[in-house]
Amino acid sequence: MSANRVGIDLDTSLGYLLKEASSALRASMEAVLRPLGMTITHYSCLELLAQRPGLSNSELARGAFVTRQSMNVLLQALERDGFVTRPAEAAVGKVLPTTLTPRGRRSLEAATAAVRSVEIRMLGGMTDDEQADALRALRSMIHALRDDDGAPPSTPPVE
Amino acid sequence: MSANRVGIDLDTSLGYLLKEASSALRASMEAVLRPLGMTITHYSCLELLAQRPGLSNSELARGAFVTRQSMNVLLQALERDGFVTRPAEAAVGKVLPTTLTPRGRRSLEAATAAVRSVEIRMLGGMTDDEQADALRALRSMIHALRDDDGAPPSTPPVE
DNA sequence: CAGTGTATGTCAAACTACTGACATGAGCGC
DNA sequence: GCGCTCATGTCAGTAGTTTGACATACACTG
Repeated sequence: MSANRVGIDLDTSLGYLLKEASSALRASMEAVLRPLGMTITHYSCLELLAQRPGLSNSELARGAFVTRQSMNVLLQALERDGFVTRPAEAAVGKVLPTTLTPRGRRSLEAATAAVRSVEIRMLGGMTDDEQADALRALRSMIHALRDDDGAPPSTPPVE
Repeated sequence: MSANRVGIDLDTSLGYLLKEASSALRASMEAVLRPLGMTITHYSCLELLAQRPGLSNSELARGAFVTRQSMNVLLQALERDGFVTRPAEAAVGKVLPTTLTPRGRRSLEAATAAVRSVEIRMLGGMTDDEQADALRALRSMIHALRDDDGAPPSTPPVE
């Protein structure tokens, strides 16, 4: 029950709790998305496209927190199955803006309902104020971790 | 900036923010752990063992939020490299209690310092009250998502 | 204009963690 | 005791993601 002298106290560590919450959310989302034949990244991609049509592969990757290579293979599958469309050639640069097809939109609708139910359950025991506090706290953590990577001396950017 | 009518508003979605924060934390931890030749699961396993010596493979897996299969291959590597020890045969059931070796403890020390620096930076702009609020909020979300996985018998995916 | 730096799309290989499956052992009710 | 259930450790196979590498295209600076 009580913490040791050494190490980080897991019961009061925001980092550990954050990982635990994220893991629980991930498991719940996978559970409701699986019957629909979707993964979380799959759903995230569609949701991103619904809100910001025309997003590029790299932008989608950043929004879904995966590498652009991962998003690329996903996009190819989604295009092959008719959920999204991309122009064969870039109009201006190399960027290929992606848009949802009607089929993609329909597919997203069911997924959104499922995901919303998870979020509802997650927010179940929290007041609006608590939710606002949590939002603020998460934004603060995200901002604090942005850039300035861990080791100033010799840590070239990943990749 | 403003959300559409359809879908989930990403800018105010606790789920999305949670994923973003978790992703940022993961990246920062990987960055500081990489020079030490450790992965996050690797470190988590050692930290768990330092606080609760004798944990079994399955218990470690739950604590590190991976499957027991994943933890098993990690433990085999850690044992091979002399960071942990497990009895060759179970004393009572099938459970093999794992303990840190002196080498494992030394290795953990450096990692803990690195991880602590990340957590410090993450908590940088937050007051103690805000941290307490965040802790409460995360615990609430975790509790709400526990068990009752996505689809109870009487809740087929909506539509 | 050439040169540099940054960002993109894409291919390929390597890896990580997962799902599926099996045998074993403990706990429980009958 | 016997059968049932659950948890554990472990062995595969598999899906998703990452790292590595390359060619291309824009923006900036000299």
